[in-house]
Amino acid sequence: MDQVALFKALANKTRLQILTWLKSPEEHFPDYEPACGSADVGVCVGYIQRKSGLTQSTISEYLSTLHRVGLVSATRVGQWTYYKRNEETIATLGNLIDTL
Amino acid sequence: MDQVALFKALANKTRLQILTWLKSPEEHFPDYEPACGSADVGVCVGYIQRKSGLTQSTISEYLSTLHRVGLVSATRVGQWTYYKRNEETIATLGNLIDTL
DNA sequence: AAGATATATCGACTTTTTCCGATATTCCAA
DNA sequence: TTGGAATATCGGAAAAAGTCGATATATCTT
Repeated sequence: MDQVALFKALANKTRLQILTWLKSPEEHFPDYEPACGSADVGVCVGYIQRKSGLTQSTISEYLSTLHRVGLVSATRVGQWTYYKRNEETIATLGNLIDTL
Repeated sequence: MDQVALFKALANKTRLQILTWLKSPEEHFPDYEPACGSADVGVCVGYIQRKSGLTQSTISEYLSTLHRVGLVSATRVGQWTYYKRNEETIATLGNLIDTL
């Protein structure tokens, strides 16, 4: 777990927003609904992109940044990639701060 | 408290190191001793600079970055500026992560 | 197989960050 | 009050990050 990379990933307004949006998708994405029956696989790129106001390529890049450092997980289902928070890493990050 | 600025300040190897060095100065700075009698005002710039291996100007700048976001406090005593951790902000940061 | 849709990647450009050397400022001591 | 030591600030070169449009890839539908 690369601390600097983690903090870098968090050092951006939009990426921080994405993380909080993903905390309660029902609230932040109007037409959101858990895909694949009841399994909550996350939110697809398009929803996030439209809410952010940035371009598709930028958001795709940002999500891959968050994924690279483990802050979100990615699940490909058909033509969609669903991203959701990785609570484990986020919790670890909390501990990391304590040991700072 | 600007979250992005905080994470930016932490998104650098040297600045992170400084923060951990300041956690136990006795351990990290050979000739360290609390100044002003018993009051522990922190570590002066020169010590940190020499330990870091970077230039004086860079470290001065880094310390001011950490100070600007409240991660350290600065105390000028004569020609020295002593920096020490601001545990309050660091604790707040921990909570911030929880609400991420 | 072809077109449409969702996402990823590439190349380019701009802005920010990193880190330096040089210079300025502040304070102490002789 | 002048010189030296500690720190701060300024200006700049190089590297990294932000952001875009264009294009590639993967998948679904027909």
